[in-house]
Amino acid sequence: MTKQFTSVWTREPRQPKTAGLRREQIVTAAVELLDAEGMEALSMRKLGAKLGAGATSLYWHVANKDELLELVLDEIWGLVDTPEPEEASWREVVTTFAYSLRVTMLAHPWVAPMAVQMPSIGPNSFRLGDRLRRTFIRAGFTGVDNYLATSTVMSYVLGQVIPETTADKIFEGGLDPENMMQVMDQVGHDYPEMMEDYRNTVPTDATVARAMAFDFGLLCVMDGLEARLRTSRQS
Amino acid sequence: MTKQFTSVWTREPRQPKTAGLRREQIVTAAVELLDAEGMEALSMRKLGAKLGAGATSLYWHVANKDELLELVLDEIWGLVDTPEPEEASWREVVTTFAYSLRVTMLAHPWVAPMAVQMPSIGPNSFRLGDRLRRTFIRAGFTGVDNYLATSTVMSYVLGQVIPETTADKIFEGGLDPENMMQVMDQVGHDYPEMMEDYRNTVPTDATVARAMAFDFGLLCVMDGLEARLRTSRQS
DNA sequence: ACCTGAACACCGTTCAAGT
DNA sequence: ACCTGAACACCGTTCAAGT
Repeated sequence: MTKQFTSVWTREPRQPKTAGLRREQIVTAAVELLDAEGMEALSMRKLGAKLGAGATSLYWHVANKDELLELVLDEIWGLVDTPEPEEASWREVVTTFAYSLRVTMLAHPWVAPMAVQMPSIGPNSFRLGDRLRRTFIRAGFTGVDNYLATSTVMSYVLGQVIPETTADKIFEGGLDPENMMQVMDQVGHDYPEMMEDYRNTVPTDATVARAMAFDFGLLCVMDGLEARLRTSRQS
Repeated sequence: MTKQFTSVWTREPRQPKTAGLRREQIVTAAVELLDAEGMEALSMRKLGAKLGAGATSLYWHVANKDELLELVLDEIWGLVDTPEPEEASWREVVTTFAYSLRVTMLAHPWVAPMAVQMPSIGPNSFRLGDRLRRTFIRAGFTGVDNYLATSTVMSYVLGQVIPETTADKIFEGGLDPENMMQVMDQVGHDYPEMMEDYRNTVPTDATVARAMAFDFGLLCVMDGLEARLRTSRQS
């Protein structure tokens, strides 16, 4: 009675070669639609229409909407720039990866929430994961620690970027910052010091502030990893 | 023409005192429904029914579903245990907070994705944010660094826990682990070393492995913060 | 092998009307 | 002040039928 685990990746794509088009077509169209109108706007009907087909045609190529999204997500993992581990020091590889992931997710703001609700077990995701693994092996992380290092970096980047995309979504369409500030004041008036700090630091230049925050935290994480490396070497 | 920013928290609750019930009632019922059946199952109609009311009655107390969710989310922030900064060292406060947030989010698996798509500007969220701020002030983080420290810790925990809840969701209902392993093999067969590592480390005891990963990463983050503290003290 | 349209069982939200 | 029901404009998905 146990459920079977299923995923697009366990199923052969429908027509292996005939014109070689459909699946990629569908995924590309979905990404375009998502970029243009966001997650809430992606419906099977709209996507079908964009492809000049009935909504239900899609169900020939994909079992359901979730599988479509698995495909789309892996497409995005393919955009993240991760150097081959041999090309640079582990700190450089991690830094490049982290920055690239951040840029990619900011460019496709619907990705972060998606990456978080869906298994990432497509080919692009695997290639990336394997590179990070090899990077940390060269750095000296063995056994579980290797896995832990990868997951720490990944967690950090995801955790940092996701709120950024949320904030962008809230502000998109030229939200009046004055109005925003009023709301914040009203809502946070029990914590004047916190509001004061918020006023002084964050909104000077949100883009710069956020890049700085990202940088700061990434340094923390990497310094922390290095500390772990030292203690495990001693023992 | 700029959109206005709105939030439940900018609106007075409907009936300030009369029987003092409704809003809390609605939120409680929503949390129960979410705990029992998950995010996809929460609809205004079902929630209405659970409260013995028409679906549309809810719209008297709440502008729309998103505002309902803002309320629900803040309810959850209220469950996170964060000591007063004076009670302990900053590392202890951060550790308690981080662990408590993790436990809370694992207990309510629908929270993490939600926390990530919605502004958190309710009273409980503010109280928590202010405590972390004061904690880091006592630790010696001044100005922007204080904000950055908070955001680093927060990012780390969110980023770590979110994939955990995703994994739980996938496995819930007693998914056959054998079947899962087969899928992984099939899907990752281009990366035998990675699969090997995965086999050796992760599934021995998933619960323990994940707790370890969390701990490992949290130490990284805190060690990293401490390093930042030292360099800023020197300059 | 691939696509279609009709149909089913849902959604969130609005609004006039009730008490 | 609060709640209702009908109605609108959507969803994802199934399935028999077409080519």
